[in-house]
Amino acid sequence: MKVTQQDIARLAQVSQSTVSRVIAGDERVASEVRERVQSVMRQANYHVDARAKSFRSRSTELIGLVLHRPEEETREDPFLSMLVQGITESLAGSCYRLTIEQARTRGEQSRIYDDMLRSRRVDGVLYLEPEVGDARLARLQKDNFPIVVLGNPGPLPITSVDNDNVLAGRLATRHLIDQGHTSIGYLGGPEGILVSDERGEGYANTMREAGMPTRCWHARFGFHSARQRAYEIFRSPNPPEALVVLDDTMAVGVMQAAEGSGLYVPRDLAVVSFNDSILCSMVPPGLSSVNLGMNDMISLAVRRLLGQLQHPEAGAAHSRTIVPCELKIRGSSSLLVEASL
Amino acid sequence: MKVTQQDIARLAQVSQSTVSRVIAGDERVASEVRERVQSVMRQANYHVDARAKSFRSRSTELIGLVLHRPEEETREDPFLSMLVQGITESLAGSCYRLTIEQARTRGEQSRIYDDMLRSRRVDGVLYLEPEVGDARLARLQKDNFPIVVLGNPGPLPITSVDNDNVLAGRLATRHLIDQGHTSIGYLGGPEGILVSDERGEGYANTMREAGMPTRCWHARFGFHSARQRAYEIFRSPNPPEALVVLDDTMAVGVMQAAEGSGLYVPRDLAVVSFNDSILCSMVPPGLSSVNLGMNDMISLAVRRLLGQLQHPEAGAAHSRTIVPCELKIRGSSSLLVEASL
DNA sequence: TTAGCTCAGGAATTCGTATTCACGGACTCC
DNA sequence: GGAGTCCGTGAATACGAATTCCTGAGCTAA
Repeated sequence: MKVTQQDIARLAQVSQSTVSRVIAGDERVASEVRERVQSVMRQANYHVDARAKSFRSRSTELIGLVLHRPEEETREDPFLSMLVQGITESLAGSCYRLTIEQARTRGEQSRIYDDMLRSRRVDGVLYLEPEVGDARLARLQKDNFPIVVLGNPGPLPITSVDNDNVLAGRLATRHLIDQGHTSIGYLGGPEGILVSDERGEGYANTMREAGMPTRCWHARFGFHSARQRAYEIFRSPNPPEALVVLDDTMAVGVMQAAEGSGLYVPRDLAVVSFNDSILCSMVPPGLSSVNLGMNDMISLAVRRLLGQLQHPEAGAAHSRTIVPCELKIRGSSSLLVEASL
Repeated sequence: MKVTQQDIARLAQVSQSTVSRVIAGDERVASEVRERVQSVMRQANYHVDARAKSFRSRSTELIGLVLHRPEEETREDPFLSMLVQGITESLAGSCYRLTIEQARTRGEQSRIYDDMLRSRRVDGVLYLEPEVGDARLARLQKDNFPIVVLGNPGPLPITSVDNDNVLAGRLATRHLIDQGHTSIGYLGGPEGILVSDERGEGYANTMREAGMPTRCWHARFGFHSARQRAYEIFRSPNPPEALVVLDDTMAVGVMQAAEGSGLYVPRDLAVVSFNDSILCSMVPPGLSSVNLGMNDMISLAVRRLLGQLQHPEAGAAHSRTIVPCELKIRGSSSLLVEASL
C-alpha cells in the first residue's frame, strides 16, 4: 500500500500541509514538529510521489537532449558518450535528469516536439545541431520554452553555446599550409550539415587567401563511409597531399584508407580533423585535431539551461557564447611530433 | 493559457470524459462525436498534459538506465554510445523514453534508488553490471519492480540478459594458445568487477587445462590507465608474449604501449580483447576481439523490460538469457589475417 | 406491452502534492 | 491597553486526466 503525506500527517499528529512543508524545507515549521514528522517519515519509509509532485508543481525535473541524427551514425561514436557523460556530470547536484530524444525522421521530430514541448514532458531542452531554419526551434523560442542550442541557432534569438567552426576550419587549414602543403582538400559530412559547411567555409576562405585551389568531398558520417570515400579520393587522378576531415572518426577512416593505398601518414598524406577526441591518441601516428572545447561547451550549456529554469522570467534575454578552439598537433600532420600521441 | 480537456469539451459540446475517451481511442464513442472532438483538438492545438496523465495513470513512460561507473571512466568510451543508441532504437515505437541515472558513489546509488523506485520516477529500469550481492537489486526484485539486468544478477531471481564471459575468456585464451603462445597474461579491470573477474576466470581455467602458468594484472578502466600499466608489464623481467585484455579501449592502450616499447604486434605481442567495437577496425593491424553480441543483448533486454511493463502480473516469472559470443580474429593476434581490418 | 439489455455519453470522483487562505495566539509599538 | 504585526499551523482548494458510476434512449425478446 502506498504511503502518502496524509498517512504521515495522521501518524505525526499534524496536517498534511505541514508534512508538505517539512519536505519542502520550509523554515517556518517549528523544529520540534519538523523532527517528529521526519522521524515518522523515516519509519514509514515514505517517499514523495514524483508523479504527483511533478503534476502539482508543473515540473518534471527532466531535461531533454534532442539529437537529430539516426542511431546508425552515432552508434559507437565516442562523441555521444562525451555528450551524455558531460551532461549527466553537469547535472549532478541539481534535481534534473537527462532524457534522450532521438529524432530520426521528420515525423519523429514532430512527434518529439509535441511530446516534449506541448505536453511538457520535459522542463527544458538541449538542442543539438539544429538545421538551418528549423521551424520547431523558432516555435520553441516564441513559446519562451527553456532551451539552449549546442551549435549555431541561426538568426534566432536563442541562447546558444557554440564553437567557431569557421575559425576551426581556418586553424586546421592554416596549419597544413604552414607545413608546406599546397594541395589540400576538405572531406566533409553530408551536404547541408551546418558544422560541416562551416568548417568547410573556414577551409575554403583560408585556401583562397593563400591563393590555392579548393577541393571538397562529402561522405556520410562515420568511419566506414569516410574510409570508402577516401579510397576513392586516393584513386582519383590527382589526389591531395593533405586533407582536412570533418571529425576524428572519419579521419581515422581516411588514415586507414591511406595506409591501404600505400600512402604513409604524414609523409604522403597529412590529416587534420576536429574534436580532439580520445581517438586521436589511439591511432598511430596520432591524429592532429582541433580541440573544440566540447567539455566546456557542454557544461556551459547545461549551466545556461539550469539558469533559465531557475529564472524563467528572464526569458527574453539570450546569449550566444563561443567557446575557443585550439589545434592539437600530432603525428598525422607533422613529422616533428611523430612520437607524441 | 493552457488548453485542457475541459476546454475542448466545452468547444465540442461534450463532456470532459468523452474527450478523454476520444484520446484513449475508446471504441464506444460515436464516430461523429469522435471526429468533432478531434477536429476541435487540432484547431485548439491541444496536447495531453504529460504530467497530469502520468499522475493519474501512474506511469511516467520512462525507463531508467542505471550505470555504476563514474563519468571519467566511460567518457568517450564508444561502449556507452552503443548502449544508449541501442536502447533508444529498441524503444522507438513504444511510448517509453530513456533516462540515464549515473550512480557514482554509494550515496548516489542510494539517492537514485529512492528517486527512481520509491518515488516511482521511472516505470522500469535496465540495470547495468550490478555488483555482487547488490542489496538494492534484491529489494527491487522483492518489490516486484520491473527490472532487467544487463549482466550477471547473481543468485537473485531477476530477469537478465548476459553473455557468457567465462566462455568469452576461454575463446580468447584458446585462440592465443592455438597460435602457439605459451606465455599468456590477462589484463583485467579493477578488482571486484564481475565481468573482469569472469573473463579472467575463463582465461585461468583454459590456461590451467593447457598446463600453462597464469599471470594476471589489473588496471583502471580506460585507455590511458591500460597503456600505463602495459608499459609496466613490458618492462617487467619476463613479459608475456600474448595478452588477453578486458576490453577494446584498454587493448588499444596496450597495443600502443607495445609499439612504444619496441614490440611489434602481433609478432612480439599478440592481443585479444572483448566487445568487438568499432575500435577494432580502427587501429592497425586490427584488434582481435570477442564479439559479445551487445546489440542483441540490448534489444533483448529492452524487449524483456517492455514485456514486464505490459504484463506486470507475470512478475514472479523471470528468465536468464545468455547471448552467444564469437571471436573475431584480426591482425593483433595472427599474422595470417594482418590485412583484414 | 413491458421487463431486460445494450450503449453512448454525462456527472462525479479520484490520484498525492503544493499552495493559498484563514485563524488564533503571542508579540510589538505607540 | 488597544491596534497592528508576525508566526505556526490546519482547512480547503487546485492541478488535468482517467475512470467509475449512472442515466436515459433505443433495442430485443417474451
